[in-house]
Amino acid sequence: MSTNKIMPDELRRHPLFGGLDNDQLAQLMETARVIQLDEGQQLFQCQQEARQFFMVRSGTIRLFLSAPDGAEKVIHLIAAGETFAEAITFMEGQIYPVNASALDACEVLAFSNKAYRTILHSSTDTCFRLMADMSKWLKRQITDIDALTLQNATLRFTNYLLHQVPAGTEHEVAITLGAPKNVIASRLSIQPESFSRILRNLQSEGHITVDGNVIYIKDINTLGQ
Amino acid sequence: MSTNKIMPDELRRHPLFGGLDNDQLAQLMETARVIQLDEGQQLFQCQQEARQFFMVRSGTIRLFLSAPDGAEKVIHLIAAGETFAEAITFMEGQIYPVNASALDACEVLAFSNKAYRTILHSSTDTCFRLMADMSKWLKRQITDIDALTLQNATLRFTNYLLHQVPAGTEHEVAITLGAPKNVIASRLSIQPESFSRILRNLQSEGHITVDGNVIYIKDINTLGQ
DNA sequence: CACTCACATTGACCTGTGTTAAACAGTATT
DNA sequence: AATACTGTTTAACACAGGTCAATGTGAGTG
Repeated sequence: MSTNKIMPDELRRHPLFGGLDNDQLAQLMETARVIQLDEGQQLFQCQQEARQFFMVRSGTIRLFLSAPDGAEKVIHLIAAGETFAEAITFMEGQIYPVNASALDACEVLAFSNKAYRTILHSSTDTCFRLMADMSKWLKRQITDIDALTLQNATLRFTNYLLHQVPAGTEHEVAITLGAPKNVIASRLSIQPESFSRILRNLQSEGHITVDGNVIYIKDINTLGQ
Repeated sequence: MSTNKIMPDELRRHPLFGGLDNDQLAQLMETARVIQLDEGQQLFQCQQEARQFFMVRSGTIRLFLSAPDGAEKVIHLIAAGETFAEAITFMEGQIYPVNASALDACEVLAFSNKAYRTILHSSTDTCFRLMADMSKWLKRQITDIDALTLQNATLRFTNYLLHQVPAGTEHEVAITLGAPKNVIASRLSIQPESFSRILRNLQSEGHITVDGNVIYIKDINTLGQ
């Protein structure tokens, strides 16, 4: 499963590369490399020069901001199959605006921004794919700002949960948290202690049952009030 | 100054249109129209189908989110010369993710998304311009999330102030708020009452002087601690 | 099988900001 | 000039959620 060789089909599955012809793909793969990360290992730091963007092959990448006092805030968790930092080439200064580290052991593919830009220059289709991708990030962040400013901690969590529910679910469903609770808490801008209390309250109100990192939702239609 | 005729140069000044040739520009202007908005008038609503994007010719546009309980949160204030909603065409569903209304009497240019997309199809240069633009929005929103989660209300305000300071300023400077205080407060996710207290505190600590909507900063180097 | 270590939970307490209510100021309206 | 309105300020109070401290718990290690 885990290899240093990158397979064309592995990339083609992702929208950003779905429109590439064989030549373009070969061109991109030439500059790409596989990076193995241990749990906790840093991939890049905020303010660092951005020459590459990434795709997670396995494991989970944690994108986070840090404050001068050492506080950290997880802004996104990137799962296997997803890309990240693909928009940074177009930012002024081409500097990563966040930190990235491995939540667990990860295998990550790194692509040269320059190589991808060359492809973009010759393929409006790929431009459109990247723009669709960027707009998805924009939308997600608007959703986050909405949550942070117009919702309380409990609502942020229930919305987060409901977001994980597979389409077609009628009433009850089990959701496995994809990261330790303190990481989910940070993702939702909640302290671990408060997160624990929210879990307890929702449980005592009969909305959910918690078993380790598995949350059983009693009824998705009544969870968010 | 204010006319229903759109001048080519007026558009060319903006990065999104800076690379267009005469034909492309003519093509776009054909589908464009001038919209006059009274103070407070709504331009579009969240969830509404997005067929157009906009450029502010005069006045200020307020982009905001609203909660079911009626609460509102200003996420951006768009000044004359700036465009907005240009990224929505690429979003799933092509739905505005926020509300837009006129903060004061506004003149706004509306462009057809379809027409602009046609241009994008034939111009990678313009694609690159739009991607640069979108990455700017992404960066701004990361900055906002950072502020909301890792900074307190006072720090959010002082950073906001310092952001308005023209480059090259040494120590003191006067900043005129571009909107009523309660709007600035909402932009910073602060209640008007809290905003007022913050102003009073910074004043009593000798950092600023407030005169209506003008803030005199004593020393930009010591304002944010 | 102790021992550790990282994470989770609980309880007691604290505080930044929200909330409520009222007074105030400036501007527009009659 | 009186009135109404809209935005701002002040003060008293309330509370969501942060902080601190202690205990619990399970997985990993020698």
